[in-house]
Amino acid sequence: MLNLGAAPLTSLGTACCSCPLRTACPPCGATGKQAQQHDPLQVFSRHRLLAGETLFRKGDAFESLHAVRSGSLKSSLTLADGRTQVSGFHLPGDLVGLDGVADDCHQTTVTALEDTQTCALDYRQLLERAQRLPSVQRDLHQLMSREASRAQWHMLMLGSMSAPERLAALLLDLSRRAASRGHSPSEFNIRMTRSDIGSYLGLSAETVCRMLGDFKALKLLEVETRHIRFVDLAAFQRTYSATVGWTAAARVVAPH
Amino acid sequence: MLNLGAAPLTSLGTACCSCPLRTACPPCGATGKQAQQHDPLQVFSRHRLLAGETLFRKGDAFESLHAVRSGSLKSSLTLADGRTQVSGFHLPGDLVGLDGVADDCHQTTVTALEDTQTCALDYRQLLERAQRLPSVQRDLHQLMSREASRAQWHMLMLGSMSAPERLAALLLDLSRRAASRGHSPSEFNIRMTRSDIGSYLGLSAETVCRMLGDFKALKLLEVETRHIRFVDLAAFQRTYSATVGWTAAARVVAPH
DNA sequence: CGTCATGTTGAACCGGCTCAATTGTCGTGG
DNA sequence: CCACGACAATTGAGCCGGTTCAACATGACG
Repeated sequence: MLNLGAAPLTSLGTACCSCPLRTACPPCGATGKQAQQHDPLQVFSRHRLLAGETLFRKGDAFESLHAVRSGSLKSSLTLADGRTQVSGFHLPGDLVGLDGVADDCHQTTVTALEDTQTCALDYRQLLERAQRLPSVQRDLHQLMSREASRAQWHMLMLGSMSAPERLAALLLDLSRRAASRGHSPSEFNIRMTRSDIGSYLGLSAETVCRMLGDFKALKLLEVETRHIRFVDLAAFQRTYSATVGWTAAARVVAPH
Repeated sequence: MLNLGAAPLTSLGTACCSCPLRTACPPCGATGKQAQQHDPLQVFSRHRLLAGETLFRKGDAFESLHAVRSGSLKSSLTLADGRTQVSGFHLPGDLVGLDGVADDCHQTTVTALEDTQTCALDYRQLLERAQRLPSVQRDLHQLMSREASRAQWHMLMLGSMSAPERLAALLLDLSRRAASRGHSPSEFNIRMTRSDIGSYLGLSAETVCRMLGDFKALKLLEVETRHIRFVDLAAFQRTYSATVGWTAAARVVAPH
């Protein structure tokens, strides 16, 4: 049931107690009111980004994780020859920046899709705390492992699904994430362009347009540029159930 | 320079001191002779698999990591409707099973490609040790993060590269890994079928054949079913430098 | 109210797939 | 040791999903 970035880091604790988004913000955690008060995680800096500005770039030193407070971002990968590909979209409550743990520098570039605010959480402090508190360690591991799961699911999309399936998978993912932030799962606005979506899905922007048009023609979706509405979300989910992602599915499968 | 699975978990320490592969086996670590003797990681079980047998399956409870001692394996992902895709190949010295941390059960199925031996390392013990020893914690994090990096690179392959580029990328990856195990980087045997390769690359087996044929015709490669030889590895690397993976590249790129 | 980026739509093309036939390889049992 | 069967690899022919290129519409914003 957990959303990727929104996996609740209930045990971390921060100085965010007064943050208006604390109920959505993983480090604060809606339910994490334990010992944190006495040992708050220092938030080194908050960032306010305009659309198109970057939070960090590939190659930048890795120093902290970033929690999305408001707005949205995309992260993208770059090939040696400059080709790029969007590897994820990040919404309020998501945590960004875990790439970079491996080599102490970021592998991805993260760009704001609109006006966006984030808090930076110092990674060194986080590690230190994880050393003392097993629950923090566990949460950190979960976060990293979940990141890998998400990447694997994305990989599966790119390798095994048709264009409409990929788009459906993304839309259902966004729907689920909207729901987990307390919004309507059947109606939401997207901030990314068709090109971003195409890049994320391994398709051309034109194909994304056409597929959206097809869904519209099939009366599965109402599409108004950046506004999406599912006519019948349950039916849509049923039709594209095979595309459902990396969340609960794995638990359902019986051992051997 | 590090190889994925072969990232040296130098600080873990195990009961593998007598293992003939200890120099290649991450948990033992060629250089890790510190306190381990007094506090060996218990190896719960070793596995001996025949070709086609599975080490674990999607949905199995996650209890331990597995170090490959000899042989080779593939891991594969499964979509809800049964479609599968190979997500990785594992060679001696690699560590398998880190998927599963997120949900306490495995997301992938790992299958032997030939007669294969592995040791299982209890994850709970590993965590406990990481709690005490920061270096172990760091290694664990690196391992997980590296797994995510690898997945992202794979994703980039599937989303942005042409068929020949994908194949070249895989071959160069195998070459590098062969080298890191002390074998020739320009000549090696592969144990996976064309279908496995195709699945891993998001291509049909036929296309893999044809691309291999093309490389052969271009005198870049000598191919004898499961035996691969680079005619001029350096030239090949140069031609396909853009495909080079998730290893050192990121360090080379200058900040912004 | 003009400008520029984004979105949409059409037409032609093409890379990789599918299907099918053939050959090669290897393990097994006679 | 050889013949057989099963599976893997190869090769050819035709097709198709998605791309590319190009023209046009829309819409946000100074």
